[in-house]
Amino acid sequence: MQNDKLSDCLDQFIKHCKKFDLRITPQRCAIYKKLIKEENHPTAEEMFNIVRKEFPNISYDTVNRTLLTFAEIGLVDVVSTKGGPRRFDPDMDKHHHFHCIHCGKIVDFYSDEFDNLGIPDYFQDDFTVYTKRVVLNGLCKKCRKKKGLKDRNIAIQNKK
Amino acid sequence: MQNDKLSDCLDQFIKHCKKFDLRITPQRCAIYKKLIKEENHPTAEEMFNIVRKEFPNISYDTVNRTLLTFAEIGLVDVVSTKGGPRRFDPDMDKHHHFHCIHCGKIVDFYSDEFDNLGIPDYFQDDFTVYTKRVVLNGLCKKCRKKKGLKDRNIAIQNKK
DNA sequence: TATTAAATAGGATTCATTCCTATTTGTCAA
DNA sequence: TTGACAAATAGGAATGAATCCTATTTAATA
Repeated sequence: MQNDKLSDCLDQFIKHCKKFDLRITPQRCAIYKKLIKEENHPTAEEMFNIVRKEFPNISYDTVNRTLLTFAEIGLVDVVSTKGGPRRFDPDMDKHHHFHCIHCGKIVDFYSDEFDNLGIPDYFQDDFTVYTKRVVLNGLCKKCRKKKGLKDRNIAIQNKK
Repeated sequence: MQNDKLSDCLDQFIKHCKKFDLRITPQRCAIYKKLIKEENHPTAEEMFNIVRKEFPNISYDTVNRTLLTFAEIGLVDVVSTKGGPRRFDPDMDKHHHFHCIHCGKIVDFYSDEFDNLGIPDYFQDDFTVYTKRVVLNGLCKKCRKKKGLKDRNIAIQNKK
């Protein structure tokens, strides 16, 4: 990201915070700046380790709480996962997710067809739909190559 | 479920276990029988409380481990969620999910249009896709009605 | 610059999940 | 049908993630 693009982004961030009466603290700015550089849906702990490099005194709780606050005001998304720690997605544009069931990696992808899906009519009566996302599960290139994947390792992502 | 349907289901269950060299234990049978009656994507703990009524000595670990094993061999699904305890879905037919962002409820729904979505071509090269699911997020009827949604729904109330 | 409520640090607590190990049990072959 | 053996279990311990608690600090406002 270029410098002017980044400062645009930060201006937007500050506006967004003010709109929701959130104070502009150095911690929040640091977390946000680092987050938008991340491509891999980081966890709170990953963000903690990134941010503490420049902010040695920051606490894990602050990072986690701040990320949840960002999610509340619509600055980031919480990724849907099948267990494991919560992951945050700074990309708020329309996109969809592929989950590798072997290594747990989550890959973003874009599709006009998926974006344009209609919500079934009968749904509108009982539910108000804010977001819509297609989630694919399968194997990524790397994991597909691996030999000796037995069927039962399908759920390996749950193991340590 | 009728009795013959249930015993069909159990026959299938036993076959499925044998196919994966899993022993047919009373615990596994009890857990499976209860699980397929559940409509609400139960957690391991919920299943533990259901099963222990007829099986007072069963341990939480056995229930949890068994549910994960079922997921590994494709007898059940692990539901994708944005945090909270892991939830299991005994419905292996094609279906899609609505998540209420206020109360956390997950509602199944069916849609031919969603089932028939194609996977983008460029995807086939790099990924092997096993399952595809559309996930909607929003408010259920009950939550939509509620006044005074608290702080964490700030983002929802302010959306255009 | 003084006031005040919001936000933070850091430790404690809670909750969910996984691990450990002695014991039990399903399966299979004799 | 029985004996051997690996798989599975119970129950408690340990780990991991998220949240809570409280004294202290600080951003925003007048």
